[in-house]
Amino acid sequence: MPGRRRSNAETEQAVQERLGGFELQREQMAAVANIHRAAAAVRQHLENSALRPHDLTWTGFVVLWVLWIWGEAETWSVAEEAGISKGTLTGIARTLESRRLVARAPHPEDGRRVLLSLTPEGEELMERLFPVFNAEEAFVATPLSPEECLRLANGLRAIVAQLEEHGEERRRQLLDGRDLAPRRSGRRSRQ
Amino acid sequence: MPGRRRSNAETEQAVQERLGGFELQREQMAAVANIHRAAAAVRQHLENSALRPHDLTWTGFVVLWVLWIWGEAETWSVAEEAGISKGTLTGIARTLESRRLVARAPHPEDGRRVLLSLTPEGEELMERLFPVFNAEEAFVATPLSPEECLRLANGLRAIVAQLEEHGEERRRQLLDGRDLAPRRSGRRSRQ
DNA sequence: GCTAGCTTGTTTGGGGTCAAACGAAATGGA
DNA sequence: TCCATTTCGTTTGACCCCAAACAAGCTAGC
Repeated sequence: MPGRRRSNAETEQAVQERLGGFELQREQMAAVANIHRAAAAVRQHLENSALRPHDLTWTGFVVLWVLWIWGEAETWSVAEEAGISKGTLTGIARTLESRRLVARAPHPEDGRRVLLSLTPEGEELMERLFPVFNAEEAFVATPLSPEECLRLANGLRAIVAQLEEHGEERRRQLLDGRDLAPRRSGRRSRQ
Repeated sequence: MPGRRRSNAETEQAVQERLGGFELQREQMAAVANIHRAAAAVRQHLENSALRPHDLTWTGFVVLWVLWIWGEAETWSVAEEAGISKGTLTGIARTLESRRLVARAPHPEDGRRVLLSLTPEGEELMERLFPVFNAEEAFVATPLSPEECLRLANGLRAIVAQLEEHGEERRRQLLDGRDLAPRRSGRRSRQ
């Protein structure tokens, strides 16, 4: 085994040898595998090009983006739109607040809720940063025509929709009645 | 603003209002955004369906997969194939080794290198787990035909290739000469 | 031989991630 | 008017993740 990167063809060959005896959904496997390769590569590039000079992480940028588009919003809604858990958002919002990009305000009617919004500095940052970010999005998609980009986006949307509509039911059917060990992580009960 | 999930149409509307004044690459933006939505949703589903009963994380499974396909391999190569950094692999391999799924062996000729391989238990686990994992991959891709899956995979491969071929050069051009603050994270020099 | 430079896996520090536990606040029924 | 239940955001614990620093080991050039 030579000390170099393996080619796609070599990987396909090795997979074929190992999986020859299995019945497998090859095309679906390729789709899922490449979604993750692409997501990691794109995120890596955007963090190290557009975001790095502003010392923003991917997630931090996404949260700023959501607030930029929607204006003031409740935290649960921001977490939902940003695709992170509410617990994660607490930390991200704390960081962005400490950098004066995001402001936190109590809900006028409900003492439990918190409203987030961009500060003027946050707005200004997004106005300067967004064009740069979008240019890098265009760069990563260079090999695809606009039509191909839309086709790609629609295929991915279909997968997301499938999981939103049927994912929970599927997991319930698969795991119901199993002796599921509790998740290793997570806060422990005090008892 | 009602207390419910926002629809795609509402998001499009809000983006249009906010970005009306910007020249933007809309199709590429949609492609990139959906890559990440889909990646997160798929990973979430697979972790909570196929992997959860075996108490495996996504990354742990990917490392087992690489070793299953390739057999014994050096750590740098496993990290490369799994799409994680060598530092991350150290921790994952340690965890998998403690669970007796992976074995670590010194390289016969080079004292710096380490060879990883599956233990018999690891092999057995993969033989049982892979069909389940693949079935869930097929489930998430249900709305797409096999041909559409391949088209999707090819589009994503093109993006990965674009970044592999031109990403570094692009980042160099963008950031060269900038007063880049050093990354906030990372080990500090002892001095 | 020696040693300067390179390569390899590990350590470290800062941060991201989830789900469960939790406290505070709102709600609803008796 | 209670008070049990629900619903918020936050805290916690275990883990993931990267890049820079590091130590151990290899290799070239002298």
